[in-house]
Amino acid sequence: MTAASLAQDLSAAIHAHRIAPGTKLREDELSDIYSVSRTIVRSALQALAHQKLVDIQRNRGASVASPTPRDAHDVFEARIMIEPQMAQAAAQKAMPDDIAILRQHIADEHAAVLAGDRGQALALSGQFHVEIARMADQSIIAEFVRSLVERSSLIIALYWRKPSTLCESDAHHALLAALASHDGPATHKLMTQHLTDLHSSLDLHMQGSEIVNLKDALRR
Amino acid sequence: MTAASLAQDLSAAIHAHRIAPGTKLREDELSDIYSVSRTIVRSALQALAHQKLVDIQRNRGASVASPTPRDAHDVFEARIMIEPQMAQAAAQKAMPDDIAILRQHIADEHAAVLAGDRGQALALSGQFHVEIARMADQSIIAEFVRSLVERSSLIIALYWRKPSTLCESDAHHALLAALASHDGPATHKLMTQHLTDLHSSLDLHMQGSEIVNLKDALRR
DNA sequence: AGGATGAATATTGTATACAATTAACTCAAG
DNA sequence: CTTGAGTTAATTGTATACAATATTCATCCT
Repeated sequence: MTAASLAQDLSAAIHAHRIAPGTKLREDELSDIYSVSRTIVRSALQALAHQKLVDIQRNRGASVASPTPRDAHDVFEARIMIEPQMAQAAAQKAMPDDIAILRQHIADEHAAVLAGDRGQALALSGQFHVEIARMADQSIIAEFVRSLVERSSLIIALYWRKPSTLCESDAHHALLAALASHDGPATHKLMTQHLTDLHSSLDLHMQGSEIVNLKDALRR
Repeated sequence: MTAASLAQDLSAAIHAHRIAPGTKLREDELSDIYSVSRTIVRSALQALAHQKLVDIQRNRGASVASPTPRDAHDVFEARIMIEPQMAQAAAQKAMPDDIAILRQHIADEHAAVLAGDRGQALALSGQFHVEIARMADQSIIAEFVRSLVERSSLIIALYWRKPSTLCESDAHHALLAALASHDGPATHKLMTQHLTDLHSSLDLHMQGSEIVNLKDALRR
């Protein structure tokens, strides 16, 4: 188990909401669970801190990031500023293969929802957005979008109003259609609307996340 | 000397072009120079790697990042995609204080050029762009722009065609005027032009950076 | 001479010991 | 009871020792 794979594992657990925002991540606890030295654990935690997935406070340790309402606002504001433009560019460059990939994403997402795998559905839903940025052939911005999507996942874990409903499928279908027909302006508009909807369906007042037992949430 | 301040110090040295892209950064050499343990050095290097200022290859150590022509293209492509939009938003929100800050930036930059402090001039020129993103009240994107500007500094160090001329002052003046008069579309256009000019005045073919002695380039 | 081989050296990767700091607890005073 | 100081335990920060890997250099064979 290397530092990178540990970070990957923790990241997956955070995104799947197996460990709640705010959960303390003590170094020797993690080093016990994964049977590595604290050196490795620290390295992984620092990497996750750079991705804003965990908070590190000097002499006070690490915990799963717990975005404030302000953070949530800022992240979605940024996405609304960037992603419609990327979607518009993607519509112009879209190749048949790209469309096929997106279609597959939607199908997988649908399957995950049916299987009741909320975490997987959310991950795929996010990847849909990253894939669009990649289609626009903007590798650096695509990476930035990926980081925003990751942070959004945490935010949704905290502030999503209706945990049951998964209402975005329609929006993704509409985006796919606009992309396939190379309609840049329509794609731009749809993406703006989609992100605005997402943002406005957050309840930035709710709080309170239960802290779970790490050994249970993480494998072994 | 903490890890953060070491990273800051190295970052400044890189941006001031006191250590050239490609220069090897051996851990015990740095730990000697700064009189800290390798633990601290490693932490600082990892932080800089996240900022893409240094390259780390497993078992092969760290070196100052040496962006490829492809990297240079991607970075400026990203800036051209983002910054005009930010500038347009900034033009709408610009407050008198903001304008004053930008005016000061330009003055300082001019002074640095006259003083022959090329590194300082470049830094201030970059801050001008970051400040605009901040004016648009987009903290997250402002941070992203900051990272792009930092990478641009490295790229300019490698690929800038005419090391003597400092031709951007005019562009910044024009941008300032457009911002002050709240002319969004004009600001957007000027920023696009400015970045396009910058990009096209790079010579992506030149290579070859001399490796310098670290102890000389870094203090003590 | 040119290239392969393998020791010797240099450099990075990881674990662990110890120091510094923070959090938890005890117990007495009000 | 509650509050606070002082002590103990838990946790993170840093240095260092050792292991693993890469690089260098001398040597040998063709």
